[in-house]
Amino acid sequence: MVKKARSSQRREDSLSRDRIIEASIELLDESGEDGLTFRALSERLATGPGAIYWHIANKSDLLVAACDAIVARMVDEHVVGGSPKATIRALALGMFDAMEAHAWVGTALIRAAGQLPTVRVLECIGQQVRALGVAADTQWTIVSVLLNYILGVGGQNAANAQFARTHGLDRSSFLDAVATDWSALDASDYPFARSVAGAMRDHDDRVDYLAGIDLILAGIKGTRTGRT
Amino acid sequence: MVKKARSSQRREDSLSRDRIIEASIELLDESGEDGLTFRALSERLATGPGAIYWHIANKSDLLVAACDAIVARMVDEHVVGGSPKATIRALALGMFDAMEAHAWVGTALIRAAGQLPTVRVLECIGQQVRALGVAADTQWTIVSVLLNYILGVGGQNAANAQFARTHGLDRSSFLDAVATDWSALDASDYPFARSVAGAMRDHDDRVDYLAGIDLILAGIKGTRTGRT
DNA sequence: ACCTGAACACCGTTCAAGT
DNA sequence: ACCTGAACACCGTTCAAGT
Repeated sequence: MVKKARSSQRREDSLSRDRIIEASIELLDESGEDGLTFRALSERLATGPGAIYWHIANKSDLLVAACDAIVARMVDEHVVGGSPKATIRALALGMFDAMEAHAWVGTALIRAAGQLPTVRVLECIGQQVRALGVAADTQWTIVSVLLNYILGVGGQNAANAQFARTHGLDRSSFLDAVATDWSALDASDYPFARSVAGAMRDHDDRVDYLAGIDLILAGIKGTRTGRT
Repeated sequence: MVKKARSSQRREDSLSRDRIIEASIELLDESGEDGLTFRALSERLATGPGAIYWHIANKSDLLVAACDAIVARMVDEHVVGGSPKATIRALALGMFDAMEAHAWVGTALIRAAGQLPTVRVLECIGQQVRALGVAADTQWTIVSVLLNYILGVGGQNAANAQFARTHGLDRSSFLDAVATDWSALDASDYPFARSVAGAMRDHDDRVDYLAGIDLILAGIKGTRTGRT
């Protein structure tokens, strides 16, 4: 039996929580959530699986931390001032794009409910809703609708990306498969799903998503004017 | 070494897809998503792990099927006629309660994006939105906002339940822990999260959720009147 | 046609032992 | 203080063999 050569060179700098998170993000981007294993990770970091546990509590902790790194970066980039509604739109789009670039973030965020990554988004939305002059007792409802809508879309997109990856489909053939599925549903039980199936094939997720955000924003009755 | 006695009695009826799904739901309800393993399942069904694969493709298929059974039951019970808006509210509440009774459904539903269980909900909402006389080009947006909000809340609740289970917390001590976490955030960076932390302790999830549904419904401008 | 259960190729996590 | 890597207790899935 041939001993497999240890190809990876020794790491130069010492291990750190940040380096582990960075490597995790790379791994997740390249091969999805299943691709993140302590063995693959430790190989990439040229160390043993046990070493990682010195810096990180467990896999769930690692995923939340990776998720948080993405969200923190995104919030920094997209929240730069501007009207409250414009900021909310920018944040929502930033989330969408971040979740598209890192398909695993959608589901990871939902699993991290109430933890730092979701609180960052909640806080940002909350501050803008306040700035709109929304009555105190409805602030929470609006923030919650926005946040849950964003997370719902993100989670579903992530699931779709995961499905496409597993079945080796690109984006357009995936949408095609869904459209075909929906068209094959029983005509009298699923009239609505069948009627939207065709549009599925060449619709723009991002445009639809933004329309949803705008619909919610349009319902806000603030004391100050929220100009876009 | 003592050979462990095979305590479970032989099954009386033969295996079937339905019986497997029923047993899976029991297992999931009792011990969460981690509790569903092919070994635990086959033991409960008094058979071998391999037998299950005759009826079910894989674990992901099994989870979607279990999820679908819950959703299908719920839709049957809650969609009984009434005004479109009342029906949407009833469906939304039905989903909430189903996801509370079966905490694993929230995340499973999101992972099943575009598949039968989510299409059932989509279809139901879609038919009601149509009945409200909403313009054709905004139907999809409204349906999408409602569906994604429902799934977002469900997914987060499921994650919270999972977290509470893992850490051995009951509901009130879990909320307490979240409130404490949020209160400990930096005062200048997280004013909004801190301001809502206190209310966290004794708020009613279900009431907040319904307020969100009503907020979205209130924004609908149909040609026909949607009375509640 | 349907079921059995050993075997395969993995996992996350721990921990004695090293530096 | 930080790292090593073998070992433990699991997984999902397959498949020859049985009925």
